[in-house]
Amino acid sequence: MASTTEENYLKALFNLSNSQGEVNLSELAHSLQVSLPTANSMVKSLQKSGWVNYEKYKPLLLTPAGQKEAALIIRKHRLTEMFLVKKMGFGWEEVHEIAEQVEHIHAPKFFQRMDEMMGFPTIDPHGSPIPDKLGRIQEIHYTPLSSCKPGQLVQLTALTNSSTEFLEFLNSRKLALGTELRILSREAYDSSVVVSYEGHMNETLSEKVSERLLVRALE
Amino acid sequence: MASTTEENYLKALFNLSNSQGEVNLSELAHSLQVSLPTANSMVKSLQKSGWVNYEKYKPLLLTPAGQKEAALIIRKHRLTEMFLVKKMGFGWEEVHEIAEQVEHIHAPKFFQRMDEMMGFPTIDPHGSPIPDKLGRIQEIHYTPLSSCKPGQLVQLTALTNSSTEFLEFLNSRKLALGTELRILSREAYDSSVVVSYEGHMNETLSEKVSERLLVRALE
DNA sequence: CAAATTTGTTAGAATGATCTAACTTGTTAC
DNA sequence: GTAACAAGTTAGATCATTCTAACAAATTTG
Repeated sequence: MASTTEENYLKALFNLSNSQGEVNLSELAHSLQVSLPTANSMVKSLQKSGWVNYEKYKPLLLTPAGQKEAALIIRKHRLTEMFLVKKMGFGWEEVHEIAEQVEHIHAPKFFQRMDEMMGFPTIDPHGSPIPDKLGRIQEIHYTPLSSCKPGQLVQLTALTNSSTEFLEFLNSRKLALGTELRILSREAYDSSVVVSYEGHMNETLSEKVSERLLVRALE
Repeated sequence: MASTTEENYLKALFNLSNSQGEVNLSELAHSLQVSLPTANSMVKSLQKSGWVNYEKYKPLLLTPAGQKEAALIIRKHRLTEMFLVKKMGFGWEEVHEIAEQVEHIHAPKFFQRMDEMMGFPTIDPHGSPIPDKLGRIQEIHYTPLSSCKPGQLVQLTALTNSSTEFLEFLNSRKLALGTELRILSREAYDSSVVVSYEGHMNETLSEKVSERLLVRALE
Protein backbone atom coordinates (compact mmCIF):
# COMPACT_ATOMS: atom_id res chain seq x y z
CA MET A 1 0.00 0.00 0.00
CA ALA A 2 1.23 3.46 -0.88
CA SER A 3 2.33 5.82 1.89
CA THR A 4 0.75 9.26 2.03
CA THR A 5 3.90 10.64 0.45
CA GLU A 6 3.79 8.12 -2.37
CA GLU A 7 0.11 8.89 -2.90
CA ASN A 8 0.96 12.55 -3.29
CA TYR A 9 3.62 11.75 -5.88
CA LEU A 10 1.20 9.57 -7.85
CA LYS A 11 -1.46 12.25 -7.77
CA ALA A 12 1.00 14.91 -8.93
CA LEU A 13 2.25 12.69 -11.74
CA PHE A 14 -1.32 12.09 -12.84
CA ASN A 15 -2.26 15.76 -12.75
CA LEU A 16 0.92 16.93 -14.49
CA SER A 17 0.97 14.38 -17.28
CA ASN A 18 0.69 15.83 -20.77
CA SER A 19 -1.14 14.35 -23.73
CA GLN A 20 1.44 11.57 -23.95
CA GLY A 21 1.22 10.99 -20.23
CA GLU A 22 4.74 12.32 -19.71
CA VAL A 23 6.03 14.40 -16.81
CA ASN A 24 9.43 16.00 -16.30
CA LEU A 25 11.18 15.47 -13.02
CA SER A 26 11.60 19.19 -12.42
CA GLU A 27 7.88 19.85 -12.85
CA LEU A 28 7.15 17.07 -10.39
CA ALA A 29 9.66 18.41 -7.87
CA HIS A 30 8.32 21.94 -8.25
CA SER A 31 4.71 20.84 -7.91
CA LEU A 32 5.43 18.90 -4.70
CA GLN A 33 7.77 21.57 -3.35
CA VAL A 34 10.67 19.18 -2.93
CA SER A 35 14.21 19.29 -4.29
CA LEU A 36 15.16 17.53 -7.50
CA PRO A 37 17.18 14.81 -5.75
CA THR A 38 14.24 14.06 -3.46
CA ALA A 39 11.89 13.65 -6.40
CA ASN A 40 14.52 11.62 -8.22
CA SER A 41 14.95 9.13 -5.41
CA MET A 42 11.21 8.86 -4.84
CA VAL A 43 10.59 8.18 -8.51
CA LYS A 44 13.09 5.32 -8.36
CA SER A 45 11.20 3.88 -5.45
CA LEU A 46 7.85 4.28 -7.22
CA GLN A 47 9.38 2.39 -10.12
CA LYS A 48 10.30 -0.47 -7.79
CA SER A 49 6.66 -0.55 -6.69
CA GLY A 50 5.57 -0.82 -10.31
CA TRP A 51 3.78 2.52 -10.50
CA VAL A 52 6.18 4.50 -12.67
CA ASN A 53 8.26 3.75 -15.75
CA TYR A 54 11.55 5.52 -15.41
CA GLU A 55 14.73 5.63 -17.47
CA LYS A 56 17.61 7.97 -16.78
CA TYR A 57 17.19 11.39 -18.36
CA LYS A 58 13.83 10.40 -19.87
CA PRO A 59 10.43 11.85 -18.98
CA LEU A 60 8.41 10.00 -16.33
CA LEU A 61 5.40 7.85 -17.19
CA LEU A 62 2.84 6.30 -14.88
CA THR A 63 2.27 2.59 -15.50
CA PRO A 64 -1.37 1.48 -15.90
CA ALA A 65 -1.28 0.39 -12.23
CA GLY A 66 0.07 3.79 -11.27
CA GLN A 67 -2.63 5.55 -13.25
CA LYS A 68 -5.33 3.53 -11.56
CA GLU A 69 -3.85 4.13 -8.12
CA ALA A 70 -3.67 7.86 -8.81
CA ALA A 71 -7.19 8.04 -10.22
CA LEU A 72 -8.57 6.31 -7.13
CA ILE A 73 -6.93 8.88 -4.87
CA ILE A 74 -8.32 11.67 -7.04
CA ARG A 75 -11.69 9.93 -6.79
CA LYS A 76 -11.52 10.17 -2.99
CA HIS A 77 -10.44 13.80 -3.23
CA ARG A 78 -13.29 14.81 -5.53
CA LEU A 79 -15.95 12.81 -3.71
CA THR A 80 -14.85 14.50 -0.51
CA GLU A 81 -14.99 17.97 -2.07
CA MET A 82 -18.49 17.31 -3.33
CA PHE A 83 -19.57 15.93 0.04
CA LEU A 84 -18.21 18.97 1.84
CA VAL A 85 -20.16 21.27 -0.47
CA LYS A 86 -23.38 19.30 -0.89
CA LYS A 87 -23.78 17.73 2.53
CA MET A 88 -21.82 19.95 4.88
CA GLY A 89 -22.48 23.40 3.48
CA PHE A 90 -18.93 24.46 2.62
CA GLY A 91 -18.18 26.91 -0.18
CA TRP A 92 -16.32 25.59 -3.23
CA GLU A 93 -13.36 27.78 -2.26
CA GLU A 94 -12.98 26.07 1.15
CA VAL A 95 -12.88 22.40 0.28
CA HIS A 96 -9.56 21.76 -1.41
CA GLU A 97 -7.35 21.88 1.69
CA ILE A 98 -9.67 19.58 3.65
CA ALA A 99 -10.01 17.09 0.78
CA GLU A 100 -6.23 17.11 0.43
CA GLN A 101 -6.12 15.39 3.83
CA VAL A 102 -9.26 13.26 3.65
CA GLU A 103 -8.15 11.70 0.33
CA HIS A 104 -5.51 9.68 2.19
CA ILE A 105 -7.98 7.89 4.43
CA HIS A 106 -8.17 4.16 3.84
CA ALA A 107 -11.81 3.28 4.44
CA PRO A 108 -13.74 2.19 1.35
CA LYS A 109 -17.03 2.21 3.27
CA PHE A 110 -16.55 5.86 4.16
CA PHE A 111 -16.25 7.02 0.56
CA GLN A 112 -18.88 4.53 -0.58
CA ARG A 113 -21.32 6.09 1.86
CA MET A 114 -20.50 9.64 0.74
CA ASP A 115 -21.06 8.52 -2.85
CA GLU A 116 -24.44 6.96 -1.99
CA MET A 117 -25.58 9.94 0.04
CA MET A 118 -24.91 12.23 -2.91
CA GLY A 119 -26.53 9.94 -5.49
CA PHE A 120 -23.26 8.98 -7.23
CA PRO A 121 -22.13 12.34 -8.60
CA THR A 122 -19.90 12.39 -11.66
CA ILE A 123 -18.34 15.82 -11.23
CA ASP A 124 -16.81 17.65 -8.29
CA PRO A 125 -17.72 21.19 -7.13
CA HIS A 126 -15.33 22.70 -9.69
CA GLY A 127 -16.73 20.71 -12.61
CA SER A 128 -13.90 18.16 -12.74
CA PRO A 129 -14.95 14.57 -13.38
CA ILE A 130 -14.92 12.08 -10.51
CA PRO A 131 -13.12 8.87 -11.57
CA ASP A 132 -15.24 5.74 -11.14
CA LYS A 133 -14.46 2.88 -8.74
CA LEU A 134 -12.16 1.30 -11.31
CA GLY A 135 -10.21 4.52 -11.74
CA ARG A 136 -11.67 5.33 -15.14
CA ILE A 137 -12.19 9.00 -15.96
CA GLN A 138 -14.82 10.21 -18.34
CA GLU A 139 -12.94 12.71 -20.46
CA ILE A 140 -15.06 15.75 -21.18
CA HIS A 141 -13.88 18.48 -23.51
CA TYR A 142 -15.29 21.83 -22.66
CA THR A 143 -14.60 25.11 -24.41
CA PRO A 144 -12.83 27.97 -22.65
CA LEU A 145 -15.01 31.06 -22.55
CA SER A 146 -12.12 32.91 -24.17
CA SER A 147 -12.66 31.05 -27.42
CA CYS A 148 -16.41 31.55 -27.70
CA LYS A 149 -18.06 33.95 -30.15
CA PRO A 150 -19.96 37.11 -29.23
CA GLY A 151 -23.69 36.48 -29.29
CA GLN A 152 -23.40 32.91 -27.97
CA LEU A 153 -25.35 31.74 -24.93
CA VAL A 154 -23.20 29.37 -22.84
CA GLN A 155 -23.33 27.70 -19.46
CA LEU A 156 -20.43 27.71 -17.01
CA THR A 157 -19.55 24.04 -16.55
CA ALA A 158 -16.04 23.70 -15.16
CA LEU A 159 -12.80 25.51 -14.32
CA THR A 160 -9.23 24.92 -15.38
CA ASN A 161 -7.96 26.40 -12.13
CA SER A 162 -9.46 26.00 -8.68
CA SER A 163 -7.23 28.16 -6.53
CA THR A 164 -8.91 29.77 -3.55
CA GLU A 165 -8.17 33.23 -4.98
CA PHE A 166 -9.81 32.46 -8.31
CA LEU A 167 -12.85 30.88 -6.61
CA GLU A 168 -13.20 33.90 -4.34
CA PHE A 169 -13.04 36.16 -7.40
CA LEU A 170 -15.84 34.14 -9.02
CA ASN A 171 -17.86 34.34 -5.78
CA SER A 172 -17.48 38.11 -5.77
CA ARG A 173 -19.01 38.21 -9.27
CA LYS A 174 -21.72 35.67 -8.37
CA LEU A 175 -20.39 33.27 -10.98
CA ALA A 176 -21.12 29.63 -10.19
CA LEU A 177 -21.26 26.36 -12.10
CA GLY A 178 -24.50 26.37 -14.07
CA THR A 179 -24.58 30.13 -14.58
CA GLU A 180 -25.82 30.98 -18.08
CA LEU A 181 -23.78 33.65 -19.80
CA ARG A 182 -24.56 35.70 -22.90
CA ILE A 183 -21.38 36.79 -24.62
CA LEU A 184 -21.84 40.41 -25.57
CA SER A 185 -18.47 41.29 -27.04
CA ARG A 186 -14.77 40.65 -27.01
CA GLU A 187 -12.21 43.46 -26.79
CA ALA A 188 -9.61 43.03 -29.51
CA TYR A 189 -7.06 45.02 -27.48
CA ASP A 190 -6.79 42.93 -24.31
CA SER A 191 -8.92 39.89 -25.20
CA SER A 192 -11.30 40.63 -22.34
CA VAL A 193 -14.86 39.38 -22.73
CA VAL A 194 -18.04 41.24 -21.83
CA VAL A 195 -20.87 39.02 -20.66
CA SER A 196 -24.30 39.36 -19.11
CA TYR A 197 -25.99 36.95 -16.72
CA GLU A 198 -28.58 36.98 -14.00
CA GLY A 199 -28.16 40.17 -12.02
CA HIS A 200 -25.10 41.26 -14.00
CA MET A 201 -25.84 43.14 -17.19
CA ASN A 202 -22.37 44.16 -18.34
CA GLU A 203 -19.57 42.26 -16.65
CA THR A 204 -16.08 42.44 -18.13
CA LEU A 205 -13.91 39.38 -17.65
CA SER A 206 -10.17 39.59 -18.29
CA GLU A 207 -8.45 37.14 -20.62
CA LYS A 208 -6.88 35.45 -17.60
CA VAL A 209 -10.33 34.79 -16.18
CA SER A 210 -12.10 33.84 -19.42
CA GLU A 211 -9.40 31.31 -20.27
CA ARG A 212 -10.11 29.55 -17.01
CA LEU A 213 -13.85 29.34 -17.38
CA LEU A 214 -14.97 26.24 -19.27
CA VAL A 215 -18.39 26.42 -20.85
CA ARG A 216 -20.89 24.41 -22.82
CA ALA A 217 -22.77 26.10 -25.70
CA LEU A 218 -26.51 26.34 -25.10
CA GLU A 219 -27.45 27.78 -28.49
CA MET B 1 2.55 20.67 15.65
CA ALA B 2 2.44 17.03 16.60
CA SER B 3 3.03 14.38 13.92
CA THR B 4 0.43 11.65 13.52
CA THR B 5 2.72 9.33 15.46
CA GLU B 6 3.09 11.80 18.29
CA GLU B 7 -0.66 12.31 18.34
CA ASN B 8 -1.15 8.58 18.75
CA TYR B 9 1.27 8.50 21.67
CA LEU B 10 -0.50 11.40 23.36
CA LYS B 11 -3.87 9.77 22.90
CA ALA B 12 -2.63 6.47 24.28
CA LEU B 13 -1.07 8.20 27.30
CA PHE B 14 -4.34 9.98 27.95
CA ASN B 15 -6.44 6.84 27.65
CA LEU B 16 -4.10 4.70 29.77
CA SER B 17 -3.56 7.16 32.58
CA ASN B 18 -4.77 5.97 35.97
CA SER B 19 -6.37 8.04 38.72
CA GLN B 20 -3.05 9.82 39.31
CA GLY B 21 -2.57 10.35 35.61
CA GLU B 22 0.33 7.90 35.52
CA VAL B 23 1.20 5.42 32.77
CA ASN B 24 3.90 2.74 32.67
CA LEU B 25 6.12 2.61 29.64
CA SER B 26 5.34 -1.06 29.01
CA GLU B 27 1.59 -0.39 28.94
CA LEU B 28 2.18 2.41 26.48
CA ALA B 29 4.40 0.25 24.28
CA HIS B 30 1.91 -2.61 24.39
CA SER B 31 -1.02 -0.36 23.61
CA LEU B 32 0.71 1.15 20.58
CA GLN B 33 2.17 -2.19 19.47
CA VAL B 34 5.73 -0.92 19.48
CA SER B 35 8.82 -2.19 21.28
CA LEU B 36 9.86 -0.80 24.66
CA PRO B 37 12.90 1.06 23.26
CA THR B 38 10.71 2.69 20.63
CA ALA B 39 8.26 3.93 23.22
CA ASN B 40 11.14 5.00 25.43
CA SER B 41 12.74 7.16 22.76
CA MET B 42 9.44 8.65 21.70
CA VAL B 43 8.61 9.57 25.28
CA LYS B 44 11.92 11.41 25.52
CA SER B 45 11.04 13.35 22.42
CA LEU B 46 7.54 14.15 23.73
CA GLN B 47 9.22 15.47 26.84
CA LYS B 48 11.35 17.79 24.72
CA SER B 49 8.13 19.08 23.14
CA GLY B 50 6.74 19.77 26.61
CA TRP B 51 3.93 17.24 26.50
CA VAL B 52 5.21 14.61 28.92
CA ASN B 53 7.01 14.68 32.25
CA TYR B 54 9.53 11.90 32.32
CA GLU B 55 12.17 10.76 34.76
CA LYS B 56 14.16 7.56 34.42
CA TYR B 57 12.37 4.53 35.85
CA LYS B 58 9.41 6.65 36.92
CA PRO B 59 5.86 6.40 35.56
CA LEU B 60 4.96 8.76 32.72
CA LEU B 61 2.77 11.82 33.23
CA LEU B 62 1.20 14.08 30.63
CA THR B 63 1.83 17.79 31.25
CA PRO B 64 -1.23 20.05 31.21
CA ALA B 65 -0.32 20.98 27.62
CA GLY B 66 -0.07 17.30 26.74
CA GLN B 67 -3.43 16.58 28.34
CA LYS B 68 -5.06 19.36 26.35
CA GLU B 69 -3.44 18.23 23.12
CA ALA B 70 -4.60 14.66 23.74
CA ALA B 71 -8.13 15.70 24.69
CA LEU B 72 -8.45 17.73 21.50
CA ILE B 73 -7.49 14.71 19.41
CA ILE B 74 -10.00 12.60 21.32
CA ARG B 75 -12.53 15.35 20.67
CA LYS B 76 -11.98 14.99 16.94
CA HIS B 77 -12.22 11.21 17.22
CA ARG B 78 -15.48 11.25 19.13
CA LEU B 79 -17.09 13.99 17.04
CA THR B 80 -16.21 11.96 13.97
CA GLU B 81 -17.70 8.77 15.42
CA MET B 82 -20.91 10.58 16.25
CA PHE B 83 -21.04 12.17 12.80
CA LEU B 84 -20.56 8.81 11.11
CA VAL B 85 -23.43 7.34 13.12
CA LYS B 86 -25.84 10.27 13.17
CA LYS B 87 -25.26 11.83 9.76
CA MET B 88 -23.87 9.03 7.63
CA GLY B 89 -25.81 6.03 8.85
CA PHE B 90 -22.95 3.85 10.13
CA GLY B 91 -23.43 1.36 12.95
CA TRP B 92 -21.63 2.04 16.25
CA GLU B 93 -19.46 -1.01 15.59
CA GLU B 94 -18.12 0.40 12.30
CA VAL B 95 -16.92 3.84 13.25
CA HIS B 96 -13.80 3.38 15.36
CA GLU B 97 -11.40 2.47 12.56
CA ILE B 98 -12.55 5.36 10.37
CA ALA B 99 -12.40 7.89 13.23
CA GLU B 100 -8.91 6.61 14.06
CA GLN B 101 -7.81 8.13 10.74
CA VAL B 102 -10.07 11.17 10.56
CA GLU B 103 -8.93 12.35 14.02
CA HIS B 104 -5.54 13.34 12.56
CA ILE B 105 -6.98 15.80 10.06
CA HIS B 106 -5.98 19.40 10.72
CA ALA B 107 -9.03 21.42 9.69
CA PRO B 108 -10.84 23.17 12.53
CA LYS B 109 -13.70 24.20 10.20
CA PHE B 110 -14.35 20.58 9.31
CA PHE B 111 -14.90 19.48 12.90
CA GLN B 112 -16.67 22.72 13.75
CA ARG B 113 -19.17 21.99 10.99
CA MET B 114 -19.74 18.40 12.14
CA ASP B 115 -20.33 19.72 15.64
CA GLU B 116 -22.87 22.28 14.41
CA MET B 117 -24.67 19.80 12.17
CA MET B 118 -25.18 17.50 15.15
CA GLY B 119 -26.24 20.24 17.54
CA PHE B 120 -23.09 20.10 19.69
CA PRO B 121 -23.32 16.58 21.12
CA THR B 122 -21.64 15.85 24.46
CA ILE B 123 -21.28 12.09 24.13
CA ASP B 124 -20.09 9.80 21.36
CA PRO B 125 -21.97 6.74 20.04
CA HIS B 126 -20.54 4.58 22.84
CA GLY B 127 -21.54 6.97 25.59
CA SER B 128 -18.08 8.45 26.13
CA PRO B 129 -17.96 12.20 26.74
CA ILE B 130 -16.74 14.48 23.94
CA PRO B 131 -14.12 16.94 25.27
CA ASP B 132 -15.01 20.58 24.65
CA LYS B 133 -13.03 22.95 22.43
CA LEU B 134 -10.67 23.74 25.28
CA GLY B 135 -9.97 20.07 25.90
CA ARG B 136 -12.04 19.86 29.07
CA ILE B 137 -13.84 16.60 29.74
CA GLN B 138 -16.99 16.36 31.74
CA GLU B 139 -16.35 13.43 34.04
CA ILE B 140 -19.40 11.25 34.42
CA HIS B 141 -19.47 8.34 36.83
CA TYR B 142 -21.78 5.61 35.73
CA THR B 143 -22.38 2.31 37.48
CA PRO B 144 -21.46 -1.00 35.88
CA LEU B 145 -24.50 -3.21 35.46
CA SER B 146 -22.57 -5.87 37.36
CA SER B 147 -22.85 -3.88 40.58
CA CYS B 148 -26.59 -3.14 40.40
CA LYS B 149 -29.18 -4.82 42.57
CA PRO B 150 -31.91 -7.21 41.38
CA GLY B 151 -35.20 -5.37 41.02
CA GLN B 152 -33.60 -2.12 39.81
CA LEU B 153 -34.68 -0.43 36.60
CA VAL B 154 -31.67 1.08 34.82
CA GLN B 155 -30.84 2.63 31.47
CA LEU B 156 -27.82 1.65 29.37
CA THR B 157 -25.75 4.81 29.11
CA ALA B 158 -22.17 3.98 28.16
CA LEU B 159 -19.63 1.17 27.66
CA THR B 160 -16.22 0.58 29.17
CA ASN B 161 -15.13 -1.31 26.06
CA SER B 162 -15.99 -0.51 22.46
CA SER B 163 -14.35 -3.32 20.55
CA THR B 164 -16.10 -4.35 17.35
CA GLU B 165 -16.72 -7.82 18.79
CA PHE B 166 -18.41 -6.49 21.92
CA LEU B 167 -20.51 -4.04 19.90
CA GLU B 168 -21.58 -6.81 17.55
CA PHE B 169 -22.52 -8.94 20.54
CA LEU B 170 -24.68 -6.09 21.85
CA ASN B 171 -26.24 -5.66 18.40
CA SER B 172 -27.13 -9.35 18.35
CA ARG B 173 -29.04 -8.88 21.63
CA LYS B 174 -30.62 -5.62 20.47
CA LEU B 175 -28.91 -3.73 23.29
CA ALA B 176 -28.30 -0.06 22.47
CA LEU B 177 -27.59 3.11 24.44
CA GLY B 178 -30.86 4.18 26.01
CA THR B 179 -32.23 0.67 26.42
CA GLU B 180 -34.07 0.33 29.73
CA LEU B 181 -33.24 -2.85 31.62
CA ARG B 182 -35.00 -4.46 34.55
CA ILE B 183 -32.57 -6.50 36.62
CA LEU B 184 -34.31 -9.76 37.45
CA SER B 185 -31.61 -11.66 39.29
CA ARG B 186 -27.92 -12.30 39.74
CA GLU B 187 -26.40 -15.80 39.73
CA ALA B 188 -24.16 -16.22 42.74
CA TYR B 189 -22.20 -18.96 40.97
CA ASP B 190 -20.87 -17.11 37.90
CA SER B 191 -21.98 -13.55 38.63
CA SER B 192 -24.10 -13.50 35.48
CA VAL B 193 -27.08 -11.15 35.48
CA VAL B 194 -30.56 -11.86 34.16
CA VAL B 195 -32.36 -8.85 32.71
CA SER B 196 -35.50 -8.07 30.75
CA TYR B 197 -36.00 -5.29 28.24
CA GLU B 198 -38.12 -4.52 25.23
CA GLY B 199 -38.55 -7.71 23.24
CA HIS B 200 -36.27 -9.69 25.57
CA MET B 201 -37.95 -11.18 28.61
CA ASN B 202 -35.17 -13.24 30.13
CA GLU B 203 -31.73 -12.42 28.81
CA THR B 204 -28.69 -13.71 30.68
CA LEU B 205 -25.59 -11.51 30.53
CA SER B 206 -22.24 -12.93 31.62
CA GLU B 207 -20.11 -11.13 34.19
CA LYS B 208 -17.73 -10.09 31.41
CA VAL B 209 -20.58 -8.38 29.61
CA SER B 210 -22.32 -6.85 32.63
CA GLU B 211 -19.05 -5.32 33.85
CA ARG B 212 -18.74 -3.49 30.56
CA LEU B 213 -22.25 -2.05 30.49
CA LEU B 214 -22.51 1.27 32.29
CA VAL B 215 -25.95 2.26 33.44
CA ARG B 216 -27.88 5.02 35.17
CA ALA B 217 -30.51 4.07 37.76
CA LEU B 218 -34.05 5.03 36.76
CA GLU B 219 -35.82 4.00 39.96
C1' DC C 1 16.67 -11.06 51.62
C1' DA C 2 18.47 -13.10 47.61
C1' DA C 3 16.91 -15.14 43.27
C1' DA C 4 13.87 -14.74 39.62
C1' DT C 5 11.10 -11.93 36.94
C1' DT C 6 9.46 -7.78 35.09
C1' DT C 7 10.34 -3.29 33.63
C1' DG C 8 13.12 0.19 31.72
C1' DT C 9 17.52 1.85 29.39
C1' DT C 10 21.36 2.21 26.14
C1' DA C 11 23.73 1.21 21.99
C1' DG C 12 23.66 0.45 17.37
C1' DA C 13 21.38 -0.34 13.08
C1' DA C 14 17.59 0.06 9.36
C1' DT C 15 14.16 2.50 6.56
C1' DG C 16 11.67 6.42 4.49
C1' DA C 17 11.75 11.03 3.24
C1' DT C 18 14.18 14.83 2.99
C1' DC C 19 18.27 18.08 2.18
C1' DT C 20 22.90 20.44 0.02
C1' DA C 21 26.95 20.16 -2.77
C1' DA C 22 29.13 18.53 -6.64
C1' DC C 23 28.84 16.54 -10.94
C1' DT C 24 26.92 15.00 -15.61
C1' DT C 25 23.83 15.06 -19.43
C1' DG C 26 20.81 17.36 -22.52
C1' DT C 27 19.13 21.60 -24.73
C1' DT C 28 19.30 26.24 -26.49
C1' DA C 29 21.21 30.26 -28.51
C1' DC C 30 24.34 32.71 -30.63
C1' DG D 1 29.02 23.65 -33.02
C1' DT D 2 30.50 25.16 -28.90
C1' DA D 3 29.32 28.02 -24.73
C1' DA D 4 25.91 28.78 -21.55
C1' DC D 5 22.07 27.18 -19.21
C1' DA D 6 18.62 23.91 -17.71
C1' DA D 7 17.60 19.43 -16.22
C1' DG D 8 18.83 15.31 -14.07
C1' DT D 9 22.01 12.36 -11.18
C1' DT D 10 25.04 10.85 -7.42
C1' DA D 11 27.06 11.09 -2.96
C1' DG D 12 26.61 11.89 1.55
C1' DA D 13 24.19 13.80 5.47
C1' DT D 14 20.02 14.57 8.64
C1' DC D 15 15.72 13.51 11.06
C1' DA D 16 11.82 10.61 12.51
C1' DT D 17 10.42 6.20 13.62
C1' DT D 18 11.27 1.83 14.19
C1' DC D 19 13.90 -2.51 15.42
C1' DT D 20 17.14 -6.22 18.15
C1' DA D 21 20.61 -7.27 21.48
C1' DA D 22 22.61 -6.44 25.69
C1' DC D 23 22.37 -4.58 30.03
C1' DA D 24 20.55 -2.30 34.45
C1' DA D 25 17.07 -1.18 37.83
C1' DA D 26 12.96 -2.27 40.26
C1' DT D 27 9.72 -5.49 41.92
C1' DT D 28 7.98 -9.86 43.25
C1' DT D 29 8.38 -14.26 45.33
C1' DG D 30 9.90 -18.23 47.65
